[in-house]
Amino acid sequence: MASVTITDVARRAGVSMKTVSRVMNAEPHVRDEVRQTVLRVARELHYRPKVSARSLAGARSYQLGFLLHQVSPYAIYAQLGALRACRAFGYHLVVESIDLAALDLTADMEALVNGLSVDGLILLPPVCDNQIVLKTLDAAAIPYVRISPATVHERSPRIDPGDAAAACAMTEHLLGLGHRRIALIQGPRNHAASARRLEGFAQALAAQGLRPAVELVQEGLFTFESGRDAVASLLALKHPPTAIFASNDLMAFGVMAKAHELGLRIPGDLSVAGFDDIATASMVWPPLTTMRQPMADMAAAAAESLIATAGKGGAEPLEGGRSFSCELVIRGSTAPPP
Amino acid sequence: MASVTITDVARRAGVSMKTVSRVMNAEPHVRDEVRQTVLRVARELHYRPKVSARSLAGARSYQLGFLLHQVSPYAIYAQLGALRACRAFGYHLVVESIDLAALDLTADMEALVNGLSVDGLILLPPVCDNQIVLKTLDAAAIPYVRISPATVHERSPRIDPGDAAAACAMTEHLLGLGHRRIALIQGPRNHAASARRLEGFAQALAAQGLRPAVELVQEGLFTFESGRDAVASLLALKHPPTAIFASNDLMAFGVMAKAHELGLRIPGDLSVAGFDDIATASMVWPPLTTMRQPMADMAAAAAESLIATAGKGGAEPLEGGRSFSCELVIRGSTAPPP
DNA sequence: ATGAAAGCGCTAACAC
DNA sequence: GTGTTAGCGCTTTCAT
Repeated sequence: MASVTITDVARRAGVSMKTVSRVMNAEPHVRDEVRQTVLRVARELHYRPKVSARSLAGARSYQLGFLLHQVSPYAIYAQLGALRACRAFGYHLVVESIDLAALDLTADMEALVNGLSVDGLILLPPVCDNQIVLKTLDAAAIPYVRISPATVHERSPRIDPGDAAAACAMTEHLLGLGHRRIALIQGPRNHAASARRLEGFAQALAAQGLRPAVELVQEGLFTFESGRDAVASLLALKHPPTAIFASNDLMAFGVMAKAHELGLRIPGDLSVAGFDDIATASMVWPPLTTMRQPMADMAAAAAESLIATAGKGGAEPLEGGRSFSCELVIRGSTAPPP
Repeated sequence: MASVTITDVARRAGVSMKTVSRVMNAEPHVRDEVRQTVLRVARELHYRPKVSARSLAGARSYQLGFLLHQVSPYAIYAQLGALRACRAFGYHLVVESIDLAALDLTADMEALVNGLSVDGLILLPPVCDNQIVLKTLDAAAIPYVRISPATVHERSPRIDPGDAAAACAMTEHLLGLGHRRIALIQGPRNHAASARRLEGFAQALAAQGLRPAVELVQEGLFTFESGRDAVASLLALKHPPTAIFASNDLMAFGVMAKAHELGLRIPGDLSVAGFDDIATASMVWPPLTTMRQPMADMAAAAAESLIATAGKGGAEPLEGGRSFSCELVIRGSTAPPP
């Protein structure tokens, strides 16, 4: 069973190769009747244009790249969304990985870029804020979209989850429950979201005439262990917090584990909130109150944006970006203070 | 910055296109002196062969496909391993998805196969046991490796995690703790691992002169919810089990959540064990005792096997397969019975 | 509105 | 050992 090519479809439909090509690419100048015939024949033959031939002959490759730094729940959902969008537009998703801590990141990036033939790249934090990565991509004129980036960058659109507003909303939830001593475990500095979430946190506090206490704001690394470590020093305080807002779910899990270890009851003795709403957030005990970040949708939007501008030469500046918003998911880990 | 092609290198090195091609593919029949020159020129020009041209002209595409049915922790680790192997051999990983529940799976698969140009496909359960999927792939002569498949299939090698032995080891751990009434929550029927794990479970019991009680063997769906539901009926039994062995971590999480809800203490009142050792297994409370499955390594082996046989025409039967083994990870969720 | 011809950059099958 | 000649399956001109 040799694979079916464009000429097979053309012959069977009684038209030329070019007409089939036009139909497959949704180009104008084809009679509707002919278009329908071609479409029908293509379907009958299970015809799918070959990516390699297309990218060799034309300007676009019908492939999008997804640049992975490390595997996190965060990245998984993003990939899922990107994949969904790709399939919807006949695109393929190529996963690439890069180690930001590599000895010679510049060389690694250049090698990556050289071997790459994609119409665009989807970048997540912290990769999307790495100057070497961006510089290499810019030099190679590879379009990219940055999801939740730290900085403005004229060459690429950004997808924004509305971190500040989300953190503000979560803090308001805690405040509304009656908490006054609320701790925040931030993400690492190289994630832009960290600063923006702190901002939202402070903003909600300010609305109540409060200010974030220095000793109640800890820096974590977005890992389980860092959440566990941060909470230890928080609970050792003279006036420990009655609620802890962790900047991501993994750190919130760390907080809960440590609290359990110390014999504290959640949410009776201590309220815990997370951020992201990863799948396991509803599976731990008690189920975690968190902010659902529309990662899949954001990544899908990123992919769509890339696909839309593919083939247009990439020279012209892309649209400015798009904002999404998070959703507060209240579960069992938050309650009024003791 | 026009991209540099093989002819540019050939001209600059004073040889023919074909010689450059031979050098780039590490083929024999090139004088070492010439080889060095070509290599040097290629490096100077930052030449990297174009994947699309290669796959269009030749037998190999330098791309591997990873067929995803749904996103699960299981799949994530596998993808990570596959990606690692790809990078090591200059390959790219293309993620494809297929919906096994689609109305016309045959048509979907044929369309997928047609548009695909990969040197091989990595298949996970339950996709790797779907007859339509395998038939389509066989018809198209696309090589694939099946990870943890149910059935023997001569056209493809298999990667085996040693399910039976692993389930046996876990059961022995529980038995060693003193448990006698041990329940098993199986995976769904369409996962071959389910049967094999039941086998290992029964085997360990038999060694102690015991037999699995019918009412203590439940069927789950590898989801959190199914674990939670299964445990409810288990605990409603006249003689409830003192330990529950869930066939994957997600179901074990369900068991733990339900137990917490019912006020049972883990592991004091009930021991719980899982299977897979997903990242969150160590983050729940108490940390879950489970079997670490070397998913990433298995997938990497699958990728390597595919890469090794790529270009060899695929017609010849591949090696029989490879076996891995799981590792018992004892954490806080298992203890002697009350 | 449609078609014919000419490549895209590479590898395969043969020369020599 | 090395070069020559054809394509791979499509998109791009440019005709008609």
